[in-house]
Amino acid sequence: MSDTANVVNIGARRSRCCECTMTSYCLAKDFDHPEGDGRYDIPVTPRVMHRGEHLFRPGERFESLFLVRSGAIKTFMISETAEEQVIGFHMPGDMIGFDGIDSGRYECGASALDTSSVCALPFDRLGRLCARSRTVFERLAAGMSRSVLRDESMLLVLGRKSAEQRLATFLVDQSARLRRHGLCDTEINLAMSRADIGSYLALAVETVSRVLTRLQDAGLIRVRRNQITIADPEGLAGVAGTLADGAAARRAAY
Amino acid sequence: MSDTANVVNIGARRSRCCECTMTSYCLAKDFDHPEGDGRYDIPVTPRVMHRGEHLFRPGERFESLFLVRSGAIKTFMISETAEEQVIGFHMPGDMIGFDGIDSGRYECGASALDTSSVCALPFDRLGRLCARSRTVFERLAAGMSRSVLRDESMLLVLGRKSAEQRLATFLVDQSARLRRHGLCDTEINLAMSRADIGSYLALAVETVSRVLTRLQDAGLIRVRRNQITIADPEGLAGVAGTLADGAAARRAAY
DNA sequence: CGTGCCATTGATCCCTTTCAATATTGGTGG
DNA sequence: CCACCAATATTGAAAGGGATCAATGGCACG
Repeated sequence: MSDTANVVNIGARRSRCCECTMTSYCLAKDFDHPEGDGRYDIPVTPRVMHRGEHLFRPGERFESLFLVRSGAIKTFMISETAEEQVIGFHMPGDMIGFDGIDSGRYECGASALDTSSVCALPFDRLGRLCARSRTVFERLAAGMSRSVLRDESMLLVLGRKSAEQRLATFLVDQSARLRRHGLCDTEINLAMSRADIGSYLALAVETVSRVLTRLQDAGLIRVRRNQITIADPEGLAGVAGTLADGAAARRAAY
Repeated sequence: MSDTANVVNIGARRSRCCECTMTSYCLAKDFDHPEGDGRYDIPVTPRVMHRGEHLFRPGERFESLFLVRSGAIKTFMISETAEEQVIGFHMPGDMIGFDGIDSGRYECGASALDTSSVCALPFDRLGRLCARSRTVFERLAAGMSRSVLRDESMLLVLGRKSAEQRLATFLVDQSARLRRHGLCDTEINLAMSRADIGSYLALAVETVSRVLTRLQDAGLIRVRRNQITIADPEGLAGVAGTLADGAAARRAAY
């Protein structure tokens, strides 16, 4: 490697990656041979992105998967009529870019909703590392699996839920993500615009606004611009259709 | 292995896998060490499934990915209200089951729309094989990538397209799949019911019917129960919004 | 303190859903 | 072979949920 100076090699510079909160998601190190010389480790340069900056654009040559370390990234596709469709919002721990592997081009674009930090994981190196480290392989597979599940859950949401249910589901989901990261799960700071939310949920911006105020009037949430407070988590989950009896219903169905 | 008699080991019984039309998708063989003793190859029992039979159900313990060899498989999720949402229709060459890797349980269910043949690929063995064979790893990654892309393309369809555009897109897509398999791309034999199509496209069954007849009246297709003939491929692509040129699309519209 | 973007609110319209009835198909058994 | 039945598909009429159009309000920025 030529520019090792600018590169944070995990084996070489522990300090940097020790501070990383993503250790349980990290894919850059040969965990199954930790005593190794680090020759197979992936040199990682956490890249800082600012609001609106593009990580990659649709059609661009695929080279790396990306792990979101902090901030918020949105992925989107461009329709034949040049309209943007938001595909997902990605939080720390999420991996993005899987859609580019097969065709060799990113089918989605990705841009920062907020100041964010991401790790690029060059796919060819990742492949070599996977061959050595079962742990890396499993983490990669798990990240990919979560990505698939997120997309498919959205298909279910768009297929079966009303505007109100979609918004409620969205908020419950955001809340759950915060909780998973050990943060307060009733104070949601939306990094994305109403337009992005609308696109994501297949609703008009106006509908997003209206439904948010409706949920507020129902006493379920409190809306202050991009700051959403969940006043009644159970009630909101009820509207979302996520309440406990759902699991029972699912089991009963088949 | 105890029941090797029932198992088709690729190394041992070439005949069977030589007949397989899926060789370019196959994941059961160590392609990078073809001269090997086959110890790492995955013993594959092509399983024949009949219409309506379930390959796996939502919540079931995840063990294997599946490669569709022939026929047609649908995947679906069950909502909290116990309604079925069709997630995808899967044709020969498609891999399914990725959503189960992370949680250890299939989140989707999968059932046969028609007499089908699938290969089960136990995931732990697949992992070991990937470590040895770059080719297998790449095929797995590609299959997973296609799966992600299919789901995300559907998000775009549901997010931005009208009922008419959705149906047209669906038919164009089916046609493209036939072509890819070297078959006639103007005669589509739908393996799935109108209800399945409706669920997949987030439309009511009645809307599917109505739009199909509307497309027929426009001279774009001919509908005979499950046999759809594409009379005007360009026109249909125009409605789908797949044509590069907006004017062509307008021309194609009634 | 404007200026411009983003969010909210209101009024109207329309595409799709829903409800209801009929038609067609495929399967079964007399 | 045909009658019958259940499942699936089609068609019609009416209603509704969300989209669209239009205008106002509010916040952040220079």
